This record gives sequence, C-alpha cells and structure tokens, in this order.
Amino acid sequence: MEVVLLPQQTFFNLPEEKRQKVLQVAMEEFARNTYENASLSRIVNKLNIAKGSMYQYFLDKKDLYKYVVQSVYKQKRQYLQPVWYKHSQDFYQLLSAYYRSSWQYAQEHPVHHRVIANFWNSRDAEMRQEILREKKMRNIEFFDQLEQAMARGQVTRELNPEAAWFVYHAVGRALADNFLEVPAEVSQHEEFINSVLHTVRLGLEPRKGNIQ
Amino acid sequence: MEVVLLPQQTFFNLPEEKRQKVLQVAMEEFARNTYENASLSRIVNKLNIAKGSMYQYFLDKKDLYKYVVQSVYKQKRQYLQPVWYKHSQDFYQLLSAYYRSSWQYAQEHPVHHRVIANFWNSRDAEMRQEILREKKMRNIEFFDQLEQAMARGQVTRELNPEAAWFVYHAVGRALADNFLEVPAEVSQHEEFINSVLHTVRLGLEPRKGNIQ
DNA sequence: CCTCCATGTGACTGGTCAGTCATATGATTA
DNA sequence: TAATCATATGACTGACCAGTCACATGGAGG
Repeated sequence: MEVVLLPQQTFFNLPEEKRQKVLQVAMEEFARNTYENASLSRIVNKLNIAKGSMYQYFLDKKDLYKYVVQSVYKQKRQYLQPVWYKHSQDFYQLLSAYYRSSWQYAQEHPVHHRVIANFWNSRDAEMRQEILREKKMRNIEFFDQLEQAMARGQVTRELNPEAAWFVYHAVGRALADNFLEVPAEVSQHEEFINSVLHTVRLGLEPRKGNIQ
Repeated sequence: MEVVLLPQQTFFNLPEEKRQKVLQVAMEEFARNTYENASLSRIVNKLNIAKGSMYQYFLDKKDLYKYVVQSVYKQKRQYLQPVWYKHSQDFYQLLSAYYRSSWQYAQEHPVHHRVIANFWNSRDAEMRQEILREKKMRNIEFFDQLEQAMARGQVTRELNPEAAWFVYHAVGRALADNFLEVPAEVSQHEEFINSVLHTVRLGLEPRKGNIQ
C-alpha cells in the first residue's frame, strides 16, 4: 500500500513543514467529523491560508480526504507490521500482542484512530470501497499465522479461518470503540480486556478431552 | 422503557394516520443520515407539510430525533423480548435464536436497523448518553440466562460474565454491520454466520478433558 | 353570524457550506 | 528592465440548513 499521488504537484512543492501542517490540521478535522460534516472552511481558517490555496493542492474535498485516510493507514501499517513476526511461536501471545499494539497505537495517535473510526462509520459506502480498492487491505499475516498455529496444534482445525478472523476483528474493533473514548484509564480496564482476550482464546483452542 | 411524551401535545392530537406518516418519514431520514446530516427540510417536503407545522409537533430537531430513536427501540424490544424465555433450557440455542431474531428483525425492519446503527455511530456522544439515560438499557436477561447455563454446566465458570456479554454483543453488532448491507443474500452467508456462532460457542463451553 | 383558538403556513433570517475565478504577488529567466 | 509562470488570495455564487413569526384557515361554541 503506497500513498499514491492524489494531491496536485503544487502540494508536493510546498516546504515540508507547511505540507505537514496541512496534513495535520486536515487529519484533526476528519477525526472530529465524518467526511460529510468536515469543513474545508474550518481547515483553511485554522491554517490561516486562503480557501483557493487548498484547491491548488487538492482537486476537491474528497481528494483531500483520500489523501488523509491513506496517510493514516500507511503510518498505522508501518507501526503494526513488526508485531506479526515477533511472536511467531505462540499464536495467543501474537494475538494479544497485536491487540495491545493496536490499542497502543490508538492511544498514541488518537487522531489517527478517530479518522479510521469515522472512515468505517461513513455513510458513503461507495467512497469507502473506492478508497479500500486503492489501498488493498491485507490480512494475509493473520491467515498465515493461523495456519501455522493450526499446524502446531495450538488452534483447533475445527475452526473456519474466516470466522476466526471475523471474531478476532470484531472484538478488536469493539474493544477500541468502547474503551478508547475514556482516556488515561487503560490500566483500570486492563483486567476486563484480559478477560475478553481469554474468552476469544477459549474459542480457538483445541480441547484435550473431546472432539479434535 | 416507555416512549415518554417528548413531542408536544399538538402531535398527539393528530389523526393516527398522519402521526404514523410523520414518524415513518422521519425514521427514513434518520436511517439514511446521521443526526447531524439529517434534514428537517427534506422531511417536511416529503410529508408535504409546512416546516412550521413540524415545530408545532416537536420543540426542535433533537426533540424529533429522540422521539424517533425511542420509538424504534420500543418496537425492537417488544419483538425480541419473548426469545429469552423460549429456549431457557439450552443456552446455545438461546444465543443462536437471539442472534437470529435480531438479524431477522433487522431484515424485516431495515429502516429501524439503520436508525439504531446511526445512533451508535453518532459523533455526539453527549446526546447518545442523554437518550440512553432516558431509555435505561437492560441486558439483565443475558446475565440471568448465563448464570443458569453455568449452573447447568453448559457454560464454563472460568468465564467473566461481563466479558462473555462483551464478546457476544461485539460479534452480534459486527455480523449485522457486515451482512445486512447486502440484501436478499442471507442464505449465502448462512454458513459463515454459523461458523462465527460456533467460534463463540467454543469460547464459552467447558472442556471435558482439561481445566474445569 | 361572529368570536375564539388550535392548528397550519411559507417567506424570511442568519448561518454554513463547497467550489470558482479574476486578480495579485513574487520569483526566475531573458 | 520586462516577460513569464507558479502560486496565493478572498470575495463571490448558488445551494442548503434550522429555526422564526406574522398571518391564514377552519371548526366549535355562543
């Protein structure tokens, strides 16, 4: 997934610092608001630049939005990539580590997290598909690791891998949705999060006595 | 949970038919749009009534919205209530039945489903809390039934009931989010949904050989 | 018939928005 | 200096919005 050249050349001719500032302020706007409710006028006001300038950098609101979403995903991906290869011997440690890293990423980059959450909640399914198509979502790592865990006997063969991914992903998103709003209280929820992870684990583990 | 008298008396003096029509059109608007993006102007146009009339019925946009959300929840609750008591001997049958009924309800009332989804995705957490406070969410039934299932040995005592509820609820919402958009293809997804339910089940069941 | 009152009305206010475009600025090149 | 070109500007357009209010309507009671 590369952030392709959506913006106009003019944007890339900008001094690095200004370019970053534009991206940052736009992110904040799209974090606080859905695509539809975000306001270009607010963005340019905050940046103290003319509205017209923004239209030198980007074709329109949607073009700016795509750039913002892709930038966020690029950074998140870079952040999480290493986790998949750190715990390759224990699948449950891996899952736990991945949840925790996602959580941690969201903690450290609440603006990014909100942008992504808004992206997924967007009313405009068509645009979402359009952006995802360009991005090429990949969860290959999960299936790779799941297969290896099954081979190791750490996960029951009884499972449908797609269903496992689904449960894993649904719980991850719900955890983030529910507890990330309340800041600075992670440790308070720590125990509960562990219980949830444990529940998921019990769903994946083979049982000694029966079945398998 | 009762739908309290949010609207003005004028609204309740309306002939039943017109009152229903107003509610229905408003629901459709709040199904297609988040609270912020919904438009009173569009609603009154569709109803062929004057804007001012709407302000005879409701204090403002928010007042109308509260009424719509509460109406939807009231109906959904009535629909789902019986399920809890039909399968009281088998917890997994119960869960499956409840998922299926929720699903079915969403299928039969896609507008209601969208209203609720938008409600949960709303940017305005404060208003959501305000509405929920008036509504008094209850999942007492789940915990009752879970306790009984544990007593019967059908669910492992190893579980934290709150965590079980969380996983159950997260998966339910995600299932609805993901598959309800694509209409008329329920049966195609049937198998996948079963796999997901099975995964959850494995997470709750006690194992014969080890632990418990 | 007239009065009264609940109800209905829609033009209007003041606000927000995305997007446009004629014009200005300022740097580089001839 | 003059010409050229990339970039910056912000007033303006047309559209939409929530909410208001002076006035219209129409039925019930005197």
